Amino acid sequence: MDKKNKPLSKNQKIVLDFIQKNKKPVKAYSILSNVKRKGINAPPQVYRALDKLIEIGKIHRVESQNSFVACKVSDCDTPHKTIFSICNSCEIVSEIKDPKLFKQLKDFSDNDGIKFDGYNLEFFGTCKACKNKQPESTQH
Amino acid sequence: MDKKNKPLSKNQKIVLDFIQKNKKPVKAYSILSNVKRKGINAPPQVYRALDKLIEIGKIHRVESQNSFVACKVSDCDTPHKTIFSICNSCEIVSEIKDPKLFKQLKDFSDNDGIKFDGYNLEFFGTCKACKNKQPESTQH
DNA sequence: TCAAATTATGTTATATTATAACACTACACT
DNA sequence: AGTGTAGTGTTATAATATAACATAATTTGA
Repeated sequence: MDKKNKPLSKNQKIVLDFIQKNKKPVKAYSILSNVKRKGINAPPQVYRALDKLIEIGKIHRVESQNSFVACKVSDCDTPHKTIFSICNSCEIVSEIKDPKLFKQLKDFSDNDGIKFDGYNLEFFGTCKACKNKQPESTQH
Repeated sequence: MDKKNKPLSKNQKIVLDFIQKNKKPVKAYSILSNVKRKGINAPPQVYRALDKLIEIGKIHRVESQNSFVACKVSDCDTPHKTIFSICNSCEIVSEIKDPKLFKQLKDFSDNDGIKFDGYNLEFFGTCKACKNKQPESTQH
């Protein structure tokens, strides 16, 4: 797949840069307002860049948040094969790299024997940092 | 958990009925337009019912589609523990019941030893029916 | 049993997320 | 040089979701 090695366009670079700078996933309109001074003026410009960056696997969409996060997995050569953990409290998202789980999802087939092209798995819980912050009695 | 046995309210019933009648997941505004004649007039009424139905596990949200589907798994007593397969072509969604995968996801913990409260897994592919319809050369 | 708390309803307005449509530009390729 | 593909810029609008407020129904427990 050599789409990955194609140089990014101007807008794609701007959007990717901004996403990579952020620890947490970012929203499309937050990207927009933050890159306005770089000459990106309107939603379609952002969404086009996002679509392409997702396609080439540089970023992922966090479905449950409508947000976007840079890919942290170096050999993640395909989009749509993603495993995230999401903290309900601080909303930090981490990409999980677990070879065993990865393999299992890749090889999974349903009752009809159908194998799948991709998957998205999102785990929800409370991250370590947030667990330490709040004594268990305070959890809502 | 006895929330499940609580009788549903009027609007909750109307919304659940409509979702259960549909084989495919339905969108919030499609629900709205279809239940207007039953006295539901505005989006908040639909979204409130949806929220509650999700909370008690009667329906699930299909994150990648912004759509809602009735729960098909009888012992699915908790929300947010869902596995779906989604056909890229016809968009039919099936809830997957695979005890092995289920257990694995339930027991999964990350590098920090954190266990999760819930998860959502969506597989993407082409369902059997759609595979039969289109000879492989025609696939886009 | 009745007052308080909780849950649900109805409504208007608005916020948030995403795409359609059209005109134009940059670049790759043979 | 001409044609195709990808990218850009712009306006408008579609689609999804929630805020905020007023009121009614229901549970519940002192």
